[in-house]
Amino acid sequence: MIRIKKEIFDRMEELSPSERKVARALLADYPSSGLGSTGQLARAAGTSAPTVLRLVARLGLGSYAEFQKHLRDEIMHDLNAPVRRAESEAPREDRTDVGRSLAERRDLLDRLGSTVSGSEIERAARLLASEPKAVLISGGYYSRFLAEILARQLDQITPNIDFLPDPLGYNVGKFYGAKRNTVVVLFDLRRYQLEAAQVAALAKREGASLIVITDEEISPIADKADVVLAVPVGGIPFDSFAPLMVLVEVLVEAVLRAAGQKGIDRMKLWEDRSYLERTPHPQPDEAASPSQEAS
Amino acid sequence: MIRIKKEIFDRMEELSPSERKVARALLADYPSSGLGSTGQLARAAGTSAPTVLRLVARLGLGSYAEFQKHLRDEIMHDLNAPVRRAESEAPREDRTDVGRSLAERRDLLDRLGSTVSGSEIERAARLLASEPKAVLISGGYYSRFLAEILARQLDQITPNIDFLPDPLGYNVGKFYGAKRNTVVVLFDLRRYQLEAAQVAALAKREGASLIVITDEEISPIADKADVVLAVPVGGIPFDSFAPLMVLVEVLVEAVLRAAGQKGIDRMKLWEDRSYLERTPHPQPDEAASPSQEAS
DNA sequence: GATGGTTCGAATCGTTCATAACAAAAAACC
DNA sequence: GGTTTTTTGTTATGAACGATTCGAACCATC
Repeated sequence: MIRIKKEIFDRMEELSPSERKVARALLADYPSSGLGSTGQLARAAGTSAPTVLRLVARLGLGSYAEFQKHLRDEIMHDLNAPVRRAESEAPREDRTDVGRSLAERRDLLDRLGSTVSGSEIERAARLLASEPKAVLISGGYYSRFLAEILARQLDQITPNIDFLPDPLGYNVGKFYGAKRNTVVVLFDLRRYQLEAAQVAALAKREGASLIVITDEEISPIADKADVVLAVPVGGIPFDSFAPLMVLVEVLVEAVLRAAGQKGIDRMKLWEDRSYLERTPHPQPDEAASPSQEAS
Repeated sequence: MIRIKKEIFDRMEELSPSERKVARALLADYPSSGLGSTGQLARAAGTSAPTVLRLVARLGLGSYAEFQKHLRDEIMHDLNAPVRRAESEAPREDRTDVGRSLAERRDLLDRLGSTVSGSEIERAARLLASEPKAVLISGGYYSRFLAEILARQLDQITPNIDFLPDPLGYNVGKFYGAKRNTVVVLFDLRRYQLEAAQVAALAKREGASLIVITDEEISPIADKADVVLAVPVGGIPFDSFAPLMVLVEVLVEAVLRAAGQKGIDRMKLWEDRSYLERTPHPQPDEAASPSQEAS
């Protein structure tokens, strides 16, 4: 039995950019978005119907009808899985409030595995580990914290990392400095900020590569992005940052792998320095750019 | 949410003979047979397309498209049900590097449920929701970010929240200000900083309640704490903040519940203000203390 | 065996569909 | 820098679609 989802995951690499957009749209609302017409899926992905068909063809399916047939088989199979039967018909064990909050976030994390494909993370990691002239990282009101954590951790692996607290304000010069060979990482979550769109436009205009980290219903700026990493955020009653946090960490580890020995060397350097600096007076606070120790 | 399957079961009686044939065909190969065209379903049922449409109309749906929409919602709901653990869905065994990083964090989260008890979180939440004169929140080099996220979110629920970037420096006055009825939240993770011990000692000397958030092998300052929330951090090859992030979110939700209507009112106030402030100029950046919108 | 009320499918209409062919645009290559 | 190759949206077309209409078939009751 062909598993469409797995197939898409595995072959994400060999897809063309527009085909990837379709793949992302499909995974973001899987499998529902694949059950409509080619036009609907194309619209959701921001491309055209023929592109959808080209994706289908690349998966080895001869027609859209065949694609949908496989999809439906997959649904039938998953829905009738014996495990599911037992659990879905038995009433969910009632839990405490805390237990429920916790379980909900664990579920989000499970879903993270299927909304963002490993190869996309790898692609982002390769971009970041290629020692670009500059890596600019920025985020929104809350996501800026995640952005900053990413910046600090990346800084330990590879040079030229910059966290921009105010990308359109006093930080704007960074974009004009290094033209090519710049990578911009942008966090843009629900309640998408117009600012993010401006930053994205600016980045692309200057020829930078753009990595966008967004939630499932995918930020409007995702079109412009070279890599889109979509995470589930839940939203009942609040959005959760847990999957985002995990994505950041997974990405960092992937970058470390991609950077190889260079990254390890830099990290060691880091540790030495940190010990030297820590003993005198513990942590005199610091500005935007990352510096010393851990915890 | 309308459950097509249940609806059909319940109303089987009031259907006409041909409609019943359609219903049977649908249930026999559910939900797959409903995802095709009216003609296909009609053929499977041995009737005609109009009969299918009449059945749909009798279920109270205005069109076949609407019928399929409900079907797909149902599929989405069932497929994303929080059961999907032991099941085939995701690339389980393919053990890529990314997959492994991810799985490891999910395991950490599973462990979180057993390292920190719900009642401890509730106790911390009650403390924080009791409207103390001051709530002082601080953290280490990395954990400060989590501390700040906690501060911002708590600030939306209950007043008098303060994030202290430098608790022993220029922020130290906060500890001397309000004597009793102060709650101090301290993040202290592996490579425990001596600073944290000093802050803890100071806090207790001034009679404040102390909540310590630490990792499993428990910070030396935990002795002094009124509530200790211990999270697993993993540490292979790096510590993960994901469980910490989750703990923060779960704690915030618990505080919201404990604060009751007051908390909700304050949150609403917040939203209103945020909309007022957001429209003029989008986020001119800000200092440490929490202010307006989201994302 | 006529009557009124359902039930049902053939025929039909306008729309949307999947798909192939094509051309513009972008990327990659030498 | 120019040329191939790839990518991608537009257009065209015939088939299939959902939905409606309408008359035939059926069933009960008198």
